[in-house]
Amino acid sequence: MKDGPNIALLGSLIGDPARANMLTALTSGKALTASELAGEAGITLQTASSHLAKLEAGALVHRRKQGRHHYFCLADEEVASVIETMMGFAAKHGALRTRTGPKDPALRKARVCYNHLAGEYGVRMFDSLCAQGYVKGSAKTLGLTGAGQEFLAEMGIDLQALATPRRPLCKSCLDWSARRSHMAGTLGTALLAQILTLKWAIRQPDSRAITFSRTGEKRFFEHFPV
Amino acid sequence: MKDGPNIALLGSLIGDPARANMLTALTSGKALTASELAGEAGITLQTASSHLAKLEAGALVHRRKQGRHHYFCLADEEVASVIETMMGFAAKHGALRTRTGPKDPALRKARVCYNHLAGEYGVRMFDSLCAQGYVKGSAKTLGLTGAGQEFLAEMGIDLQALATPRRPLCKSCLDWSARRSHMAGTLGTALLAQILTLKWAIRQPDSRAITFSRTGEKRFFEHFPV
DNA sequence: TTCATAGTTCGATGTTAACCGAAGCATTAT
DNA sequence: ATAATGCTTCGGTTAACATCGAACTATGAA
Repeated sequence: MKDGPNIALLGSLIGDPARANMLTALTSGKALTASELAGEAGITLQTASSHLAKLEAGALVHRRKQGRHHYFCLADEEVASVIETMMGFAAKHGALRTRTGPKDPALRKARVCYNHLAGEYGVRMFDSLCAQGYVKGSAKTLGLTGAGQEFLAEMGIDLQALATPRRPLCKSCLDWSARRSHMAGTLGTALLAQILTLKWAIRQPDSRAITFSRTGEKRFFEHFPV
Repeated sequence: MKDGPNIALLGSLIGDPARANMLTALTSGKALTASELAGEAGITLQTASSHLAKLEAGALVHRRKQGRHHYFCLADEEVASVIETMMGFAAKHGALRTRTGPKDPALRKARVCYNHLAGEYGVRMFDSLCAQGYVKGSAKTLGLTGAGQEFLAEMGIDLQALATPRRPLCKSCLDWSARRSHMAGTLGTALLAQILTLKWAIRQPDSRAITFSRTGEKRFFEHFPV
């Protein structure tokens, strides 16, 4: 018989400050080396190695060896979803202890969540896609409509290339700042990529923040009205 | 160090097996007393009190005093959402991990939960009652069928005596082993009492463990096939 | 009042796990 | 080859915390 819910195990993995810092650093979607993650968490390399082994065993992160470097990233979007959901709760209740640096407003506005767009803009995009009838269905059964396919093609997104059997095309992800859903899945990834390709916005280095240009913001609002 | 977002704190709260068991028990939505939660987690009341104080301080549960009872429930929907998300992930990556402290294997097998049978045997009994069509309905509307009444009478349980207006006759109780229910309510109480009366099993003194005799186990399996 | 039940608090104990120094691999550079 | 870098593993120490017994508070019942 199974023991208590493995949710305890998952919780304890996230429950360590060092590991939590690593995981939040990885929500940027970038692959980071063990040394970089050790720096993020403020611990030595040996300790980080131990933590990363545990995170890997717990299927929270994925390791990719390249030469003498070990690159880590979040295992999948579900992990990102768990982290985001927890950050949502933590941000709401721990308002006292959350350091509100200058970065925060920008992050709330638009940021990378794993590999798709989150924040106010992410929520707006998701809502707009729903309101215009481009995507339909509930959280579980989210699908693209005919009009949606047309819309995306017009935006320059190649839907054929997105047809992976493994990852779902459409998926919603709960946002921590807005407590609303935003678009994840391969479509979410493709949309963010296209936004960056079209130079509507650029990604800030060393941050999860996404900053829109004047004209880029205008285009974005045109494409995704509320 | 920058103590990261309180996601670590949240994780560590959920990360303890006892607390995780309590939280999953509360996902049923029902308000449970400290004693009931202690029984579910397989710990003493003192320990449970300590855990519940921490969960309350962390805004994960809400306490409502009523007379000499303290009723606990999840603080809000967001907490339930966090738990659900984590359970979703944990379920997918099944039992691939070493979990901490089985505490007492005997407790896992069969134990008293408040006043009814829990553990493997409790789950089996509940499943069997459902499979044989003796009880029907969902978690909210759980009722005894005609065949069920007959079955219980044959076991020597006096249904008339159980007709209390105060407590529900049938009630399911979420087990440690997340997601599986066992029989609670007055019927659950009566069933355990009868098992002890028939000497199928005895209750260990100073413990919540229930130990079945060889023949008692046989009878139990006959009455409650899977 | 006296007793019983439900829960909290305190103190002591035992287990766990995070942490880092040092040594051991593995890969790349010189 | 030899050195240097990136990471892992081993060992021992330290700090945190889950656990339970015992004592205490509070509400309800006899």
